Amino acid sequence: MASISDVAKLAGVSVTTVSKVINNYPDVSPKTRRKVLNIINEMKFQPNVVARGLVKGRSWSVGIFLTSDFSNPFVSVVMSGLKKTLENSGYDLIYLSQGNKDPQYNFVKHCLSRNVDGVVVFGFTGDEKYVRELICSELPTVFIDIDLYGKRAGYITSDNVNGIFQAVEHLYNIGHQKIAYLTPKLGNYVTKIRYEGYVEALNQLSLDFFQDYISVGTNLAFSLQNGYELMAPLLSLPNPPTAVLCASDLLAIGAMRAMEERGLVVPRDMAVVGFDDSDLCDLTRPKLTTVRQDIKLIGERALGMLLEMINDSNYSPKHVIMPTELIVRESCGSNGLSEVITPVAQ
Amino acid sequence: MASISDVAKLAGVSVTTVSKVINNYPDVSPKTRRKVLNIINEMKFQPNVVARGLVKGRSWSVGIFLTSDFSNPFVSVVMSGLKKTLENSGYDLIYLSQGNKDPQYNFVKHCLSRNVDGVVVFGFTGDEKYVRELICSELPTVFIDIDLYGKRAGYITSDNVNGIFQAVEHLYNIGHQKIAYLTPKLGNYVTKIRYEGYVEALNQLSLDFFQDYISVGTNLAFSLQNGYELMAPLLSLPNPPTAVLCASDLLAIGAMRAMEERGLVVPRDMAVVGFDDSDLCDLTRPKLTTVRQDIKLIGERALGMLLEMINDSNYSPKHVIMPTELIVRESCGSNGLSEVITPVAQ
DNA sequence: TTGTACGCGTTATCAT
DNA sequence: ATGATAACGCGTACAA
Repeated sequence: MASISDVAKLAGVSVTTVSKVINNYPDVSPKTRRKVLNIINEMKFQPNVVARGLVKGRSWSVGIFLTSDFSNPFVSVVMSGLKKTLENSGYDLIYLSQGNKDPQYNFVKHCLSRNVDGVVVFGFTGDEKYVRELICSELPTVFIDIDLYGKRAGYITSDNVNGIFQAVEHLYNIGHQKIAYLTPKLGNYVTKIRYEGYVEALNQLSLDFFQDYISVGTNLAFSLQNGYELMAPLLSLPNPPTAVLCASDLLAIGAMRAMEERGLVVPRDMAVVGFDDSDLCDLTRPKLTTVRQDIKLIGERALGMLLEMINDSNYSPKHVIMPTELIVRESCGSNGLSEVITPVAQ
Repeated sequence: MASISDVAKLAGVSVTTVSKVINNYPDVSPKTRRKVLNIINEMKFQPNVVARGLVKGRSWSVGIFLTSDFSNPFVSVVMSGLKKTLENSGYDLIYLSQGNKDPQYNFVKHCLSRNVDGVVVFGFTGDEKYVRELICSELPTVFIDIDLYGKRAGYITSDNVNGIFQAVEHLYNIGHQKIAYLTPKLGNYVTKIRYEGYVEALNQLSLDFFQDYISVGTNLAFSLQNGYELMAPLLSLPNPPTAVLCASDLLAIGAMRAMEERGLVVPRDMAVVGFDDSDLCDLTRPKLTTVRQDIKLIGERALGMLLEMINDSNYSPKHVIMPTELIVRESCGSNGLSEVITPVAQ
């Protein structure tokens, strides 16, 4: 592509003058400006972002540090939110490929080497090592669903505790006392805080806590497979629960499949609540009652916060908690008590 | 971060020598090499990719041109494939934010301005304008699901025609003669080729073609909503079809919902086939029979081909067609004819 | 108002 | 074996 000096030559001015035109400096005569602008259009010149970044020490790009796969529904919706804020921001989004074969590989170095202006961190398997380094590096950072922060690092997450509380309360209100909880391994912020929310909710409602009603996975995946496997032990209990609260929709759907195979009918035999309010909730039969969190909005806000941090070195990073909301569908009995009281075979 | 000249000073050598060490030039004495290497480790120096890119004229990054949203299931699985090939390749992936507010915006210029080494194009709303420009620019390009190519542009897609043929043949084999086809607007390569496959399959099986059995959308979305809406006219037909082949799983699920609302039972009253073999196929009741395409593998191969093109300026771009396969589940009657005949309670 | 000179961090060429 | 110098494309203090 044509470079700035090509333009300068053709316009019969210096490179400096062209640069001034590009960057809207006032000290250029209207006449020269017009001339240069014409040449620029003629040659279809566009300044090279890379070279520009080299001299200014920034790259107009933000990195993403992704600790799970793009195909994960949470991840892909976050991406979609990032994309929305990105439009017309002048920034591009760069996915830094992890060189996981190389023992020397270091994510923070990778960011610095690319002059990335900031980083958004998300995905469910938090990599503590890089995360700490990111905070120390003072590279502007926003964490999604990780409650870490620093001088140049903020975070954003949903109001998990309140969401879980609403779910437990709903189950309680329609008559359930034996409410189980199904979760992946308690290995990151989200799994832990939701679990704590569950325990606290039982407490506030003066419900008994039974260790047997907690089914905890051995890995961090909020997956259907995990839900299916984690449901089995609950169903084999001598005194099984009447309701299951799941830490994600996929877990709930997996759990429902396990019930289905045992011949249990939801919600007649067991009430089920999910978490996320993904598109899937409308697809299951019965439709899944769930705690809604606005993942796309989280993505939008995360990048918004990051761009603010980048553009204002005095910006003090926020800790944002987004509201959650119980969405009642059919999996607890469509309209509450009447349906659930009807007793329960097996 | 420390720069190459910092290292040079501390090591008491010239910048040139440090550069030679970094790039494994042979003309450096073992002694100096060791010394420099030590300093590099000590200072945690890492060469700046941007500066390096400026002089080498490349960026070790590939752009993606995405014509739909990240949350689209096809897109997110392609991304996951790209990610897999990316690991340890030394390349990063950059999403170029479309400046769609700016009438001057031009994607190809954007790529050149970022020194992007190549581009992968995917998503269902092909933007013809940039696509043509990409081909002319001779920037290495791989199209996914768009049958365009050039001197430096190849494409990769599934064997849509054969996939559709298998589906129609299956329906035919289990006794169906009245097979409808449900598709979004015939506005891009995939929708068109699948439709053609359908017509051709009818032909080969000597089945009659009825215009009424084709339900075509007004937009390009392979969405559940579209499936739901496009099914209605088919159900109102005086002589309705006995089977519906849908251009995607989501369309099929939407169609099934429309049937459900009319009180029809799948597969007793209507056989349904989808396309994609997404995770959803196992979630629906009955489980969805579908044409499988390996989207993740398509993503992997697409980037693989692109990297080959980038690294070999003589590489002649390929046109890759990936195999498809019919996955029989329950939505046509689980084991063919017998089941379809045996009526099914509830 | 315009242009010269230097620097951003790196690599390539060519002396030494 | 080592290093001085120019170059990649651009921005900017300063001089003219």
